[in-house]
Amino acid sequence: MQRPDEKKRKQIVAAAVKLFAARPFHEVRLEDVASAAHVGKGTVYIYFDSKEELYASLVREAFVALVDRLAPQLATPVNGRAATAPSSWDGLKLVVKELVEFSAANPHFFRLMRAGLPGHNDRALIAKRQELGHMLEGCIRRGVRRGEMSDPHPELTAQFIPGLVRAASLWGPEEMSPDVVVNHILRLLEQGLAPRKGRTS
Amino acid sequence: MQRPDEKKRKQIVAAAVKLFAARPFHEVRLEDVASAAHVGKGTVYIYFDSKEELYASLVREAFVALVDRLAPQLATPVNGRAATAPSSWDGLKLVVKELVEFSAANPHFFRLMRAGLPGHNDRALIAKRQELGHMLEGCIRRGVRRGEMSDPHPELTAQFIPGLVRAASLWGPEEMSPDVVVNHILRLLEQGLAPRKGRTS
Amino acid sequence: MQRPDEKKRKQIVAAAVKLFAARPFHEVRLEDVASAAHVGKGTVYIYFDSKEELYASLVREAFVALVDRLAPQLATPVNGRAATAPSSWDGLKLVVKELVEFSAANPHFFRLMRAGLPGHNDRALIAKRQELGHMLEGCIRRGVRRGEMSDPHPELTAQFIPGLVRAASLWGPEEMSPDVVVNHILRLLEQGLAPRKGRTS
Amino acid sequence: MQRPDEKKRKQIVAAAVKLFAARPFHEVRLEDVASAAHVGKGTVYIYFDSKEELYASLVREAFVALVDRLAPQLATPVNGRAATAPSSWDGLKLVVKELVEFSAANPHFFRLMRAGLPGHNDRALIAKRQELGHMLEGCIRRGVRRGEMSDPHPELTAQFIPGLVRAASLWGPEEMSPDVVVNHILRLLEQGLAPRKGRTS
DNA sequence: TATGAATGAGCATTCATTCAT
DNA sequence: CATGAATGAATGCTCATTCAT
Repeated sequence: MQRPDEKKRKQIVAAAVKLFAARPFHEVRLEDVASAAHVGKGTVYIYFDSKEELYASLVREAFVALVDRLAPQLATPVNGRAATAPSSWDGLKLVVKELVEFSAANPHFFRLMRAGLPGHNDRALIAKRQELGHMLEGCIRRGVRRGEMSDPHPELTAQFIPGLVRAASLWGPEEMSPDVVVNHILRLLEQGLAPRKGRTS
Repeated sequence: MQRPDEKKRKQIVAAAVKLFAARPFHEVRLEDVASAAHVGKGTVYIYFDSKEELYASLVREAFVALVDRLAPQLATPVNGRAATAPSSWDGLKLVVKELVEFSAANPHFFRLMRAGLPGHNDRALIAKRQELGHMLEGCIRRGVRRGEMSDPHPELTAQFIPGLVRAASLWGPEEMSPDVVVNHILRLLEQGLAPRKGRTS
Repeated sequence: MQRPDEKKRKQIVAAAVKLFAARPFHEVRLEDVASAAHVGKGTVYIYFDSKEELYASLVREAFVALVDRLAPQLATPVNGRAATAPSSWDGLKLVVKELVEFSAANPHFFRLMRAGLPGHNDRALIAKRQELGHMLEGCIRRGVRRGEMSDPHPELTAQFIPGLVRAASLWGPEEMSPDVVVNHILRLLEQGLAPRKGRTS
Repeated sequence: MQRPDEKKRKQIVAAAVKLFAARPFHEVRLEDVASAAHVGKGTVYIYFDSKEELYASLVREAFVALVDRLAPQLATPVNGRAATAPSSWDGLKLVVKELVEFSAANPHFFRLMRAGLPGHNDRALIAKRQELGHMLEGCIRRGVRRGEMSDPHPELTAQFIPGLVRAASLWGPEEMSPDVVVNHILRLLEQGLAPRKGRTS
C-alpha cells in the first residue's frame, strides 16, 4: 500500500456515488465523501483533482461503462457486415435488457445523470451519449430497412428508449422486477414499431 | 397582483428560469439572477424567501401550471362520472398534446426538473407529480377497463408518457415541430397499447 | 455610505501595512487584517481581489507615492532645461531628505519592501523602481558633467542611496532623528563624491 | 559528517537556497525542495525539524559563515591588543572586500536575508547580526580614536556598510565585477570618513 | 419599496507533517 | 535510512443574506 491504490479509489467512488445520488451536488461536502469512504479529505485529492472532477468522473465512468457494454452487442455493421449481426428486433431486445439491468445494478445511475451538473460539458461524455444515440438509431434504421419495423423518426425513437428506462428507474414502482420492466418496454416497442400493412415506413 | 409589483416578480422568474436551466443550481449566484432581472439583490428577497425558495418556486409553479392545465381535461370520473369524460384514447391524445405543447412553450421545463435539486422534497410538488401520475394511470386503466387498451402495468406506462416527452424535449432533434413529436409518441402508444386479440389485459 | 467607501479602503490598508510589516506574508491571515481593520472578511474582498493583491497594493502604492513625491523635485531636464533645475548637490540633498522623511513617516516602508514577496513582479512596481534609479543616476551624472561631483559608477551609487536610507531605517538606532540620519548620509556622500583634484571623474 | 549523510544534507541545502531565494517562503512547498534535491519529502525531515527550521538554518548558517570569516580578521582588540591588529582603514578594506566576495560566492545571500521571514527571531542570528555590527562599529571607532577617520555616528555607519554591499548585490549592474564594487564602496568610505581638518570627530 | 455594501458561516483546497512499508 | 501515500488542521475565498440608506 505504497503505490496509489486502486482499491482506495473504488472506495471513494462508491461513497461519492451514494452521496451525489442522494443529494444535489452543492449539498454534498467533500468531507462527507471522504468520511463516508473512510479516508482523509486530502486523500480524495490524491485521486481526483477537485470535487467537480470527482463528480464528473462518476458520471463519465458510469456512462462509458454502459455504452461500452452495449456497443459490442449492437455492432451496427457499418463497414461490411458484422459476423453475427443480430436481427434488428433481437438487437433492440438486447439493448433494452442491458439498459434495464444496468440501471438495476447501478440504482443511482439516472440520479447521477441529471443534465446540467458539473461534467455535462465533458467531451468524452457528450461523445458517448451520441454514440449511444447512434447505436440505437442505427439499429432501428436497420429494422426499417429490412421491413421488420416501421418508424418515421428513428432518431427520435432512439432517444425514447433510454427515456423509458429512465422513467421506469426513477419513477416506476419500487418492487417491480427488471424483467417485468424489460417486458413492458418491449411490449410497447414491438407493437409500436411493428410494420404497418401497406406502408414502407 | 398578489405581491407589491407583479411585473418585477415576473422579471425575476424569467431571469431565474433561464439561468437555472442553463447551469446547475450551485453555479447560479443570486446576484446573477438579480442582475439578469435588472433588479438589486435585495429586491429578490422581497419576492422570495431564499435562493432555494426561488428555485423551488420555479419548479413548483411550472409543474402546477402543467398539471392544472391537464387536470380539467382528463378529469377521471372518480366520484361519479365527469359530465364530458372523453374516450380514453382521446384523453391520452389530449395529454400528450398538452405535454408537448407545454414543453415547447416552456423550453426550460425539463432542465429545471432535474431530480434531486432543492425543492424536490417540496410537498406541493410531490403531490402534483403524483397527481399527474394518477391522472395518466387512471386514463389508461379506464381504457383497459373499456377494452380500448391493453396494458398489464398502467402505473408504469403512466410514467413512460412524461418520460417520452422529456426525452423528445431534451434530446430530440432541435428542429422537429411539436406536432411531429406528438404524432410520433401517439403512434407508439396507439400501437403499443392496442388491445390484443383474445386477451383482456 | 452606500458607495464603495474610500475611507474603508484606507482602514484596510492601514491595518494591512501594520500586520504585513510585523510578520511575514504567510503568517498574516486575511482574517487578522479584516478584524484589525474592523471590517468583515468579505469586505476586504470588495476592495482587493486577493490577499496577494492586497499586499502588492500596499507595496505598489507606497513606492509610487515615494517616487511621485521625488520625481517633480528632481526633474532631470531631459527635453530642454527645467526652469529651476536645482544644482546637482541640491538635488541629491533633496532626495536624501525626502527619502528619510518618507521612511520616517512610513516606518513600515522598508519592511514591506522585502524583495521577492508577492507583487514584486508587478509591472508598475518594477517600472517605478527603475524610475527612481534613473532619477538618482541622472542627478549624479549631471553633477559629474558639471564637475561638481566625481563618480566612476553613477548607476551603482544610485542604488547606494536608497540602500543607505534603508539601512538606517531598519537597523539604525531607534532614537536617532531623521535630520541626523539625513546629515550623516549627506556627509558621506558629499565627501565621497567630492571632485578629485586633477581628475575629471 | 555530523549527520547520517552529509552529502544528502548538502543537496537539500543547495536546493532550498535556490528555491527560497527565488520565491517567498510560503510559495516554496517542502515537496519542491525535496524533489529539487532528488530526495523524498520524508528525507528532508530526517535532516531538518521543519520547513521553518530548514529556512532558518540556511539563513543562520550563511550568516554565521560570513561573520566567522570576518571576525578573526577584524579582531577588535578589546581586552588587550590583538597580536596583529590591522590599521583601521586596512580593517575596513578587508571587511568590505570579504563582504563583497562573500555575496559574490553566495549570490542568493541577500535574497535569503529578507527581514521578517521565519527564523529572523532566531537567537543565534540576532546575536550574529549584532556581532557584525559591533565589529564594524568598533573598527570605525578605533579609526576615529586614532584620528584616522572622522565619524559622528559610527553605530549608523556600521549599518551602512552591509547596506551598501546589499544594494550592490541586489540592484547593482549584473556584469559588474566584485573588485569594482569593492573599490566603489571604499572610494565612498575613504573620502566620506576622511578626517576633517580641525575636527576630532 | 429598492438597493448593494457589508457580513461571516461555510466550504474547497492546500500542504506541512507523519508513519507504514 | 528513505520514501511518498495519507492525513486533517489551517486558511483563502465565496456568496446567501441582511440592513442602513
